[in-house]
Amino acid sequence: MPTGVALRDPREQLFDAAERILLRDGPNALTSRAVTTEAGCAKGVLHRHFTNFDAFLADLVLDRIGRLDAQSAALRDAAGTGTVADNVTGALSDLFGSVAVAIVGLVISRDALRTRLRRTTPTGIPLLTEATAMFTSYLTAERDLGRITPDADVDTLARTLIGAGHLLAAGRPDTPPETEAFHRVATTVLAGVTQERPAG
Amino acid sequence: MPTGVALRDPREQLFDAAERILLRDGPNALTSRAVTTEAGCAKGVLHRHFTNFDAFLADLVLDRIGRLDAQSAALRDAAGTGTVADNVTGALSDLFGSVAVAIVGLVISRDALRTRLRRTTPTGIPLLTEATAMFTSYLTAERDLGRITPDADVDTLARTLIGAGHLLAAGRPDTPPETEAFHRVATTVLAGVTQERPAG
DNA sequence: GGGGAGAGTGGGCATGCGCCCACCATAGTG
DNA sequence: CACTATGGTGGGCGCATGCCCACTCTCCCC
Repeated sequence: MPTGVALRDPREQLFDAAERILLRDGPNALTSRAVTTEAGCAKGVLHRHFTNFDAFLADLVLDRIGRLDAQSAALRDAAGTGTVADNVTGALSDLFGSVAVAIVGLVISRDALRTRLRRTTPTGIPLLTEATAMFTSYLTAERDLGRITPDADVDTLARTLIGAGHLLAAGRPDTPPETEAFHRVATTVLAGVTQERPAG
Repeated sequence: MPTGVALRDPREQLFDAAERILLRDGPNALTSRAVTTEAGCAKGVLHRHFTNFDAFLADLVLDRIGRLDAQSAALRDAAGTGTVADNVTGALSDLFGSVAVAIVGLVISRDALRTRLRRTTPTGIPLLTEATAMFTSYLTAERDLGRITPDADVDTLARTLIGAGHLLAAGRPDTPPETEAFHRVATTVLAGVTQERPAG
């Protein structure tokens, strides 16, 4: 084994390894040894670049949450185009078809990690909080455009969509849900508030 | 320490100890040693009454799921009385104000346990599956009574309610959600389908 | 009341975890 | 071409977990 040769961007390399493990084997398999083995380096590397394993996990979660920003902006821009149900369906599919469920599971299952993250995002489960905000923002925009009723409880709608989507994805870890399942949820939840007329 | 004196109903005693730990310290704290210590007996007891720790957990989950039956019957009987939203709110509060969230968390976090349970309840996460069936059954009854629209997607509604309720309860493990939060979810989800006229 | 079956006790094993640290290869500097 | 700083390597420690098992105590039946 060669030693001393510096890895390129070891942090990102470890993050990628962790994400692969998360998707392949789930949160329980994500140990420090598994990460370094998957990354193809010695177990000491992780501890040179992060103060401890929970700090590594927290940074991983925060890094992946950062990727939500692009999706959030895209959804916000979609307000007023297509149908509300289709936009919501797409966002749910993107969100829960990815590593999101594993990330949430990871945060829920590790007390120390949750405690650590609470300093950064004090309320609720990180990623779910951000995802809820993403939908709230979008639905508010649609309400302003008059495409959903003015008295719609936008916050509860967002929470409900996230909850249903997460359950759909977490319930069957082996068979990821199809778009159709998300679409049924979207249309069902939005049935009471949609009034598909353009901005008036 | 006295030895040899038989415990009365050791299985139930261990189940109760486990439930106490689950409620007080969460799924991660539920180790075999923690259970026997909480029950006030030696660690060997658990292994005399169960083939291994996962078998114990599986029996615990199945035992607690059994308690849903009474609630399920009560909800079913409530069809046609009060408002649909109030009935749903009550059922959600009962379900997720109890040990249910911890049980679901436990099942999600232990691969071996989930695998073992899959023989008994092959689809989805036990307890969530049963809870969904409970709501489906109730909503179908209400639909037959004409209190929700005939074309309502009862199955998706049930799934959505469970998902939103679970997220509400799991999102803030420290502060259990108030009834009002469940009520907002119920009214929001049901807004599109309720037609509060008695059977006609 | 002696004896055996059943049941609780707790020492201790193997395993896997996070982590520390002594060691050493490489790259950049003069 | 030596010298040092940077950073990868892997042995191994301490701890917790699930589990096994030799030991011991109690109860009950004859």
